Amino acid sequence: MKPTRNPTLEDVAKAARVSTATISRCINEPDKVAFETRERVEKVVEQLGYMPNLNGRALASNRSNIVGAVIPTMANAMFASGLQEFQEALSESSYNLLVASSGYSPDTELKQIKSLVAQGADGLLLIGSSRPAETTRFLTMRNVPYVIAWCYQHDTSRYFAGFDNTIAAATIARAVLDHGHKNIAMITGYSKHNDRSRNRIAGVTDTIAQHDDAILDTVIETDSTLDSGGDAFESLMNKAAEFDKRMPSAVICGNDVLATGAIIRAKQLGINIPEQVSVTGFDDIALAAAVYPALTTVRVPQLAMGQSAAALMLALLQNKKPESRELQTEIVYRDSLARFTG
Amino acid sequence: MKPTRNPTLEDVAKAARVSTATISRCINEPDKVAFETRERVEKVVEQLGYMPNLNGRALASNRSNIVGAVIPTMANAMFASGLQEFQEALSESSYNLLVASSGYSPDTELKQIKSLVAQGADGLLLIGSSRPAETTRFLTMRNVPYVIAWCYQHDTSRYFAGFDNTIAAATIARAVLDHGHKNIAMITGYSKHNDRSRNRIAGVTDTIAQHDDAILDTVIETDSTLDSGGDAFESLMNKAAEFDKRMPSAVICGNDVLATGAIIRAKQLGINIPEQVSVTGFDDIALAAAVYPALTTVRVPQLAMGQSAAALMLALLQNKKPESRELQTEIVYRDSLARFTG
DNA sequence: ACAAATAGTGTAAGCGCTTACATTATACGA
DNA sequence: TCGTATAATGTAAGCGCTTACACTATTTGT
Repeated sequence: MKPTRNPTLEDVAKAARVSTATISRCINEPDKVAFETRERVEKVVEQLGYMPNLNGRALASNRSNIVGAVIPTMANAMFASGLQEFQEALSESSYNLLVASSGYSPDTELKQIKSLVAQGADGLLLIGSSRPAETTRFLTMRNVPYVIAWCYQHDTSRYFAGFDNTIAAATIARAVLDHGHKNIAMITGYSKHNDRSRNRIAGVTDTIAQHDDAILDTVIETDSTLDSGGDAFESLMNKAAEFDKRMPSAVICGNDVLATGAIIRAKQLGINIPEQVSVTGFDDIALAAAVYPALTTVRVPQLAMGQSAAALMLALLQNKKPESRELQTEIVYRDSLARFTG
Repeated sequence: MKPTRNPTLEDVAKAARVSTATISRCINEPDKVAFETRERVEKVVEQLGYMPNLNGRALASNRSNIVGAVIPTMANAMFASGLQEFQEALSESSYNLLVASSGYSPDTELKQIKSLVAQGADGLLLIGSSRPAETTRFLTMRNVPYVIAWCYQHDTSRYFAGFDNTIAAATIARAVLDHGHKNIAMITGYSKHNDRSRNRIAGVTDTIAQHDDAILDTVIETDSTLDSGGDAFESLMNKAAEFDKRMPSAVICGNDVLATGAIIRAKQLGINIPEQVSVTGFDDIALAAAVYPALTTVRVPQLAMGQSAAALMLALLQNKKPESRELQTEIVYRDSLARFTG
């Protein structure tokens, strides 16, 4: 029960009367060891409670069994649930997951990437495809395998596990148009350093532009929090009142958090969703089903994405050249989108 | 731009015409190096893009700069947001966070703990205070510093960053009683391997027991998912109908996910919350404010808990003997709890 | 029956760092 | 002026593992 020095390979070797090389083989390539020897070694390992020191292994073999992930934030259920799947899948192949967050800042992202690489991560999970040249340079210089999640591109030089944000956004925009809305607004996360936001905006903008008598009146960019979503929604309503023009009859939100924030605020403002204003979301996290009226939103296959990313990662780490995985999104119709009855 | 072998201490040493020891000092104890030398070294480091290999460091110094966390699941926003804070705080002190999940299983938890320890974690963040003897034994044998979050005990031999689940649960039970409810039910996560669930049940049970004319009719244990919460709620309603007895007028839920699931299902069943049945939650995650009617729940200081846990952890790792932090909860009154009007 | 392949094991050189200890140069006090 | 404390740096031994290579004892093919 007393804390003792952890047993090392050498301790095991001594106790089993073989060389350290044999012990190492027992653990890493058991078939190369005679059955009898292996049994003896295993008994000693058991008895001593030996566990290999992975730092030593990493140093010697130049593989750490660690995968790093740099995500914007775990506070968004979107990323948290994908990461959960990713971690579980990796764990099955006895990889450990080092998690860092960027808070949507490219500088922080680079810092965290460096930190994870220094820590010896064998591979990295990154969110989104666009990053500063400096970051890309670092990645290629250090030759770090990485997979990109939450977006998809036809680019065989990188590995994606995600979906096409532009198309998905276009689809929901089309759904809104199909419900007869002409005067539409959008609330979204900041697009500056965020290709997902950018593409979602593009998808919506282009789709509405193609429609002759509909307009995308305003696009507000803000933080992805409930409160910011509410504030944006409120300012949208105020602006309409102030300039004495028609309120947008539909607000397309770049994610469910913003949409939920908007709906909560609408309730406080006494605005009826969807009778007066329709609201749509994006992601389909738990919030979408819980808020009232429940969100019509784009379902993003978060779990599948986490799993695909893990599968890609594992393949990459075995030096295979896997194919990127394009996942599909679909619209989940609930109650927050209604037909426009102007 | 070509991937090159990563520069090592030795490369830097050679280029700066000093010994590796000096480089190491420049990085770890800069004041012990003459100003001129330091400048020269820093220039070379910059130029070569040198980053210390943390595996080498870990092996030599027996400190990894890694903290491990084993939580039930990141899919519950409760843990995800706490973990996010924890990670940020650690990152500021240049610690990296290794994340593993147990899925509420003690066996998996032990497996993950072992894995993180093998990986060289300097310390561990664990959720909840009760675990199998085998796990505790492992922890003390290996002498791993760990801090326990999400609960609190007066036990100076361990380090807690959390709150008293029993008291918090008692408080919400009292609030329900104060609203005149006599016939109460409870839906909670499984208590078997989960001291938080157990204590919350105890807090509710004892409080109601002290009240002469109120009864805790049923306690249902289930998974902490929206659907399970809904199912449990529905079975509660059915049972009442089947045995031709009064429906409970209030359902106390062990967490917000269950409570939200219950409310969503109630809506589908045509049961009015809170007019017919009051529902309370526990945790105060985003869902609680989004669901309609909004949840009256126990606010758990998730962010503060993550920060406190990090502060504790950092202190521990510097061999200080920090004090556990007991955090306070409070009831957030929203709309899902109403006065009983039998 | 003999060369050659094969299986099982050992030897020992690192992997990239840290750090106790040794060494040298410089400043200080009396 | 000399002895000693102090500052700056170097030397080299590991930390716990993997793995190329060497070695021996069997097996196999002919």
